[in-house]
Amino acid sequence: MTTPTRDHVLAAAVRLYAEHGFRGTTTRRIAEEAGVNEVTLFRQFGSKTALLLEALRSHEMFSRGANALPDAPVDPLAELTAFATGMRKALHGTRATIRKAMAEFEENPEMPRCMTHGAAAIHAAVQSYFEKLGALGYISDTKSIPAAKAMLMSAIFHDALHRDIDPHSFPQPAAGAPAIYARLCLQSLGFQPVAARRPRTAKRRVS
Amino acid sequence: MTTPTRDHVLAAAVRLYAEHGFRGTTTRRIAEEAGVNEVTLFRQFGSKTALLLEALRSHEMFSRGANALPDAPVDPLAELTAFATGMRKALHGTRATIRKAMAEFEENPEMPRCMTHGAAAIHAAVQSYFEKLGALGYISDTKSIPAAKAMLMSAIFHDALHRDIDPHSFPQPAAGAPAIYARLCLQSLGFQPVAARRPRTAKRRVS
DNA sequence: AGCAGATGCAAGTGGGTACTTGCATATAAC
DNA sequence: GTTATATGCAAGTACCCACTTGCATCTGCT
Repeated sequence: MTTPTRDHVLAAAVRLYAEHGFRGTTTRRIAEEAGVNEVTLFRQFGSKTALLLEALRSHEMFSRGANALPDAPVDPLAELTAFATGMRKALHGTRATIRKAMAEFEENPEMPRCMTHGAAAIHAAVQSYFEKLGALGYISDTKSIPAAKAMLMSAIFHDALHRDIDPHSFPQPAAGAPAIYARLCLQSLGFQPVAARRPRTAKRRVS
Repeated sequence: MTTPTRDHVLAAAVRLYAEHGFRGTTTRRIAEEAGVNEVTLFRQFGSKTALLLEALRSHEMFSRGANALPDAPVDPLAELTAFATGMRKALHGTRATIRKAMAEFEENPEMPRCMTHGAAAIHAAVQSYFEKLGALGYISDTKSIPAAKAMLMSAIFHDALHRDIDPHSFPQPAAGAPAIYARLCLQSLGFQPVAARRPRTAKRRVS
C-alpha cells in the first residue's frame, strides 16, 4: 500500500468512526469506503483496533497555527476572541469523532487519549498569554489565571462538542459565542483595556 | 414482572450501558445482571433499544433538590459554590452513562436527549438566582447573566465529564474546583459581596 | 522478459447477537 | 383446588463480524 492509499484508508476509517463508533465501524465498511480489499487492511494494520488507533492518532484534533495567540498582546479582547473562534471551529468540525472516542474510555482508553494529545500545549500557550497580559497590566487578578484558562477552555470545548445536542444551553447565535466567552474570561480576571504600564489614548469602556 | 423486578432490570441495563455502551450491552448480559431470563426482556420491553431508552429515561441525571439555589440570596459565593459542588457530583457520578449516550447522537439521537432532560429547568433556576443577585445589587453586569450562566454550567459539566480522561486540564484538586468556578463566574459578573442596596457590616474583600 | 512483493477474490472459520418458538414450571387470584 | 398469567428453559433462526487461507492477478523493479 502506498502512502497515499494508506492515508486514504486512515481517513476513511476516521469518517466511519465518527458516524458509527468503534463497534459500528466494521472492517468491511472501511474496505469499501477506502476502495481496497478487506484482507489488505489486516495485512497492513494487523487488526481493526490497531487500524483505528492509528487513524485517530493521525487525525489532527487541534489545528495548530491557525489561530495561535500572539507573542506580544496588542488587543487582548480581539486576540482572545480570534483564538476562541478558531478553537471552537476546529473542535466543532471533529465533534462526532471526539464524542465517540471519549465514550470508549472504559473499554479502549487509548482512544480518548488520542483526543487529548496536544491539549497541554494549547493550555500552556493560553497560560503564557494571560501571564503577559498580567505583566503588561491588562488584568488585575493574575492568581486566577489557571482557573480562568480552564473555564475558557471548558466553555469552548463544551460548546463545540454538545451544542448540536442541546442548543438552548449555549449563548446564541453560535458564531458570537467565542467572543462572549473571551470577554467574560477577561472580565473574570479583572481586565482593563488600558495597559496600566503604558498610558494610551483613552478607549471606550468594555462594559 | 413486578415493578421492583422491572426497576431491577432497568438499573442493570444502565450499569451495563455505562460500561459497554449501546452495542456492547447485550441482552444476554442484561438478563444475567438482572437475574431474569433473556426472553423475559423481550416479553416486557419489546426490543433491546426500547429497554435501554426506558432505562435511560428512568435514570436521574440531574439530582433535584439536593443543592437547589435559595429563593433569597444571603451569601452568594457560598450558595453558588454549594450548587456547583452538588451539580458536579451528580454529573460525575453518571459520567460514563452520559458519555455513552452523547456518542450515540448520530445513530440513536433519543439517547443523548435523555441526558439533557431537565437541564433547562436548572439553567432557568441559575438565571433566576443571578437576576436576584442583580436586583439586590450584588452584581453590576446583569447583561452578561445568560453568558456567565452558560460558562459556569459548561465548566461544571466538562469537569464532571472529562476530568478522569484528562486530569491536567482542570483546576486541582477536584474537590476545590466548584468553588473556583463559582468565584470566577461571580467575578465575571462584577460581583461585590456587599449588597449595594443594603449596607451591611463590612466584609473582607473577595480577591 | 523475469522476479518479487503487493493486492484482489472467494470462500471459509469460529465466534457472536437480537430475537423467536414450543413446552414446562411457577405464581397469583378466586 | 382450579384457572389464568407470567416466567424459565432450551433450542433454534437468520443474521453479523474479525480474521484467515489459498490461489490468481497486478505492479514495480531490474
